[in-house]
Amino acid sequence: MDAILEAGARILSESGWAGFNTNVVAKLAGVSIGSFYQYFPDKLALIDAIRDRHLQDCLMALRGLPMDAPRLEDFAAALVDALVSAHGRHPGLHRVLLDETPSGGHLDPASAFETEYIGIYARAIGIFAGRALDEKSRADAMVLSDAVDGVIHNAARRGQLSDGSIRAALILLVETFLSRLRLTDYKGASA
Amino acid sequence: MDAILEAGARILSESGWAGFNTNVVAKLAGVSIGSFYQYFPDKLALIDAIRDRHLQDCLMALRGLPMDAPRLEDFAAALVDALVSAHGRHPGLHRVLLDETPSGGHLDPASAFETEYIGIYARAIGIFAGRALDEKSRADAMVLSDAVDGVIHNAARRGQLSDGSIRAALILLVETFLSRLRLTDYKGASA
Amino acid sequence: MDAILEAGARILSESGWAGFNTNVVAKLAGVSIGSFYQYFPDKLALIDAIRDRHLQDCLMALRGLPMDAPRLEDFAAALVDALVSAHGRHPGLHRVLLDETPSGGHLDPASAFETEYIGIYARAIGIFAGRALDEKSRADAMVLSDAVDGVIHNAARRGQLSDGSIRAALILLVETFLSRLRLTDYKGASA
Amino acid sequence: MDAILEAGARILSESGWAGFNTNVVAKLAGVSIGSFYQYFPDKLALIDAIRDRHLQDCLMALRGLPMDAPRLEDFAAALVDALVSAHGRHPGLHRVLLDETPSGGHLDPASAFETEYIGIYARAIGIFAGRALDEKSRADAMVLSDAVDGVIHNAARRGQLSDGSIRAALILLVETFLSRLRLTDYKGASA
DNA sequence: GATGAATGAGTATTCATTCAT
DNA sequence: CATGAATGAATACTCATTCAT
Repeated sequence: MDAILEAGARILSESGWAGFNTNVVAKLAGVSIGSFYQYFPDKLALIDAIRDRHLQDCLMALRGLPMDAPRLEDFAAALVDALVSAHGRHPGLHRVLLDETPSGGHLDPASAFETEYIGIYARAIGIFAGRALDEKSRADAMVLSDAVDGVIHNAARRGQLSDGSIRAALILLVETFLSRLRLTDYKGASA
Repeated sequence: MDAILEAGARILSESGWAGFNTNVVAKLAGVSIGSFYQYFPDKLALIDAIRDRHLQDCLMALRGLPMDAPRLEDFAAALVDALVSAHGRHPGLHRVLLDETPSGGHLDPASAFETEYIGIYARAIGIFAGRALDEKSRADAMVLSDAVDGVIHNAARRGQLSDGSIRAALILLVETFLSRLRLTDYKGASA
Repeated sequence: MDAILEAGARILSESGWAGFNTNVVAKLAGVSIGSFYQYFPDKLALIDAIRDRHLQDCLMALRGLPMDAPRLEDFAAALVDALVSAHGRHPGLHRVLLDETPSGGHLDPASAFETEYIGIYARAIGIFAGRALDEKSRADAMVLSDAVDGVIHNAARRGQLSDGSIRAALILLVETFLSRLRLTDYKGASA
Repeated sequence: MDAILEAGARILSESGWAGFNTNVVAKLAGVSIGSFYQYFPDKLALIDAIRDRHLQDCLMALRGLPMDAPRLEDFAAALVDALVSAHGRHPGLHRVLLDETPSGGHLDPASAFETEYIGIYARAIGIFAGRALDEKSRADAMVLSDAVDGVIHNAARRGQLSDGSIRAALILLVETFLSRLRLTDYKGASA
């Protein structure tokens, strides 16, 4: 039932893991607790389903990004806006899903997703910074991705998802980082 | 009891909110459940205490940063290293505390902390980017802070806190952003 | 669940507040502890429910009293017998409820009840002693009510609820007091 | 320690059995919990001591009553006033002690006391009603005693211990009952 | 003696899950 | 299929009592 997914996402987003309980989710979804278990074998299965759906939303947003033609600054703005809008429905969801909730089945729940997620950033680095898809640029992609995520999640937490100054600064951060990578042949520091 | 704080931090870091339960914390701390409640009125009070302690640690790390003399790149490296080491003891703690756990008392649990936290970044922007401490640079500080946090939290989650490539990329990100701010007189977009 | 109410009343009556505990009540009622909390938000809510039910029983007994026709001595006997039978099921209950148990919600748990309770005695005084319903007769009603209650509670405590001598003496007490009021125009002493 | 007795009596009177807990009593008494257990083997021993002391106070009040000379109405007034003053210090105590609290040792905790207590009433009946000390008058004594107690306990509960109308009505009740006994050769009803 | 930190059995309460209807 | 009352293991928290200092 889609209502259950939606209710679960909302509770998770608003009350976090601590407030997430099957009876409450079922009630908010307007179905009986029995129906809940008709569709989901257990609580964690719902978490997994919510995660999958949300991560698909995020990927969808990134996949639609204009990689081919545009100027770097247009790409940066498009990236930020896409992610902001992907977090609009349930601002708190992403961080709870990635950071907190245990997973039902998969060893690494975010793994498949993360691979593609990082991959998109890596491709952007390839295109806008003219770098090969080596280990180094994968680390760069991860850092950029995590930085953008961090800003968006915290903006969501503070209710500043639509704040113009934040958006501008984040776009600047992305743009600057990518353009700098083009120039740099930095030497990875030692661990 | 400090042992309780330490045990609580460890469990929170390793098992998240879902695995955090007073009996387990007491057992890991090596005290009886009765002693737990001698020192903390309830479960949330321990969370608050852990949060306070951890945030103090983070602030301490930032306060010790060399703001006066050094070159921007030295500052960036010092910043990243300080935060990495502040997260060394309980890598998962910060994100659980900020992102997931409910708060007992304070209206905004991270508020006082966050004000100083952002303030330090704002000061760095003032020094290294030559910007006044206006609203705009406060947004910049917030974005930079959240970006750095995001990278570090995710690195902690993946066990990559001591990964050299990540460190190098993050330092580059900080350095680039700060040096770009110096050049830019950007117009904050409207919300 | 009515079984829970009944079990609670029985335990309260037999073991007092000290022996009253949700798990035991649930077990005696033949339901799981979970079901207990399905019907009562907490322990005190059950107390309140038991109190309400018991006080209703008492009121019911008094409401049915023959006020119109009969001779004073018939009324006194009917009053005593009604109250004795209202205390028959759970002899210790009333005193525990009034004297010992804390209340969940209402400011004065017995208040609404007490008002009607005293009111019935006041009406009897009006009828059988020919007195107006002023402050003075309200005090008389209170005293008579408390005296009768005291005798019945203590008889219940000693297992003498059906003792004939006690019954006769109590009836005499009521009858004597009411008939004396008819004759007296006493001056209430100063506080 | 007398302070412990006093503190225990106060808590019992004000909060009932539900609020009576050794740590709180010790704190109110200004001694450590350790000292508490120096003087009392356990919680119930304190209850017993409090009960003994209180019942002694009540007996003392009754023993001082003027049985020999005075008119019935003077005796009734003296009786009421003595009991009122015996309940002045801890108005709620008596009912909690008699009605609710379990006892440590004695089979019937109030027994020895009650025997003398009732005995005094029986003697008064003998004197003022000219009745022999048979079973019948023992029942009368019990009823009168319980009636008076009931009025005083409930007055204490409502904070009306010094209310003049209550006092007058209670005195009237006692006086009327005793004088009626003198006239009556009633036949005890069947059990 | 006096102290009060520590103990842990006991009690209140929650919530994932089942199953008879 | 849908329902929601019932279940009980798990968890939060209390308080009588001990004992090392």
